Amino acid sequence: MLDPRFVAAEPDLVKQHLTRRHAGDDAFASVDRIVALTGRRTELVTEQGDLRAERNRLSKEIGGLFKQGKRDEAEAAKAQVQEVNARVGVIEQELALVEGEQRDLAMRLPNLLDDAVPEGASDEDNIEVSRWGTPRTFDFTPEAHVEVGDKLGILDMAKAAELSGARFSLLKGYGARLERALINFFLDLHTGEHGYTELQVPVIVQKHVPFGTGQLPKFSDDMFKLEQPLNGSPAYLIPTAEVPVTNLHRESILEDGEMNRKYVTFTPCFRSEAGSAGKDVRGLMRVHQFHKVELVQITRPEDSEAAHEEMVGQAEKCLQLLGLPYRKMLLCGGDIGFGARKCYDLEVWVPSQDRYREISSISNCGDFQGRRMNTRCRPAQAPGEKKKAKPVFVHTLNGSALAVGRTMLALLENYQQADGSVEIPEVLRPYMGVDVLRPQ
RNA sequence: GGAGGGAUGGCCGAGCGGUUGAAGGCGGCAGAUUCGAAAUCUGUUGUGCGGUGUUCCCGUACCGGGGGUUCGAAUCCCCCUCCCUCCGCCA
Repeated sequence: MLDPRFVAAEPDLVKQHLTRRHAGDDAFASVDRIVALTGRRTELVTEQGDLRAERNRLSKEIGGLFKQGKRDEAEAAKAQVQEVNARVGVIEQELALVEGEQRDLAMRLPNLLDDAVPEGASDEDNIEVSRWGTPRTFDFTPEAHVEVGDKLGILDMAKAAELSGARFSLLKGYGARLERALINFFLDLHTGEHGYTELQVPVIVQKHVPFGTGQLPKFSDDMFKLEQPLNGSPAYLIPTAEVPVTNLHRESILEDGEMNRKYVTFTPCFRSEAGSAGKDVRGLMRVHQFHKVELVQITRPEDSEAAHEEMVGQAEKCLQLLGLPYRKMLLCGGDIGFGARKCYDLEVWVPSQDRYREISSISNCGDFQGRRMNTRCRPAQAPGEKKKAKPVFVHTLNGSALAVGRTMLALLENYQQADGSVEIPEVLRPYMGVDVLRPQ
């Protein structure tokens, strides 16, 4: 969330960013409304403080008067306090309304954009930063992963549909094992070489958690909501591990010595895919339930830029070790996510579609989520400074490294042979126990 | 599911209607001492909001969350959440 006071102070700047995002009219209207509400709030809070000071002064007096036995004077003062309280009550009511509306509006405004984010309305305007690897030239027509997997007997989309309908997958034998191999390979890489702490987290969370990361209140349709309340709260299946992991330090202040935090976790992810009807309906590309190994970093504000580049490199490392050709895209203002100030997508080569497709998205959210979650860190005390430095909101970053289902898709397609077999990349062989998968 | 006991500042822990934002201890920071360190002594040490104040000050709010009683609530009452112990149930 943006600081409402910042919105009130710099409405034109905020609107410039909304324009770059190609935001809707309602967002622009919200900015104007926040300016008005913030002004009113300041008036109310100031008056409330003065009145409370008056009440405290009188109450203290009353205590003294009673001790001195001056009952009449005490009663008079009581009446005076009651008048003050009546006025405080009115102010508090209005304040609650003003702050509630101000917060609701602010929660629906997207993050400001980094200067580096290019102009553009859709994914067609994203900028290609670099490419790695060369798409293989096939001396036969490469098949889509669904056919490849079917012939190997490791992927059964029909059975999945029988159980759960469209957009689900079912893996068998070496398919299930390949999924597990990828998960372990990614986790071992990030914990062993990239310095991340591995977590296992709940995948059902209470309402305040997706509020913290920004899925709520605006994108509730994208998540699966449980019918049964969870410990008294509405509950959701997580759409990404970003949601529980980024919220790990909500409502707390991290000392400088505890920074920066680097977490890696493997979770299932659940997405309703509302609004993507007809898109990528076949196979593993877009499903309601998939697995993902996710990197999350919680950093000092000054470190997030470097952390972002580091994370992209770590996700790229996964693709490089698997020998999958990819390109790195810098997302434009119209395509970037709600909470991100800057975002890279990695797109892997998909032979059957003859193009690159998203396999990882790595975002720097700046302090957008930190403010929503109230996660702060305290800068190191400068030598010679008497007082501790004021806490500041942390920066948060998240990125897939990688989405497991899409990685399997890419492997099956890029490593397929004319006879229908699929070669297993070197780095996965210890996890797989075989070098090649052959048709049954 | 049943019966109890808890939740206080970075941590431990007092307070149970009025100079209590909160004793005491630990930890942290600064100073003294030391060649340096340890030990010791002294001081200091929360966060948010607001202020025609800006290396500091003033006001206000915050003792799990919400509501209530009262002139005044960490303290009394109600509801909720979480944690602990015992019993039951399940694995």
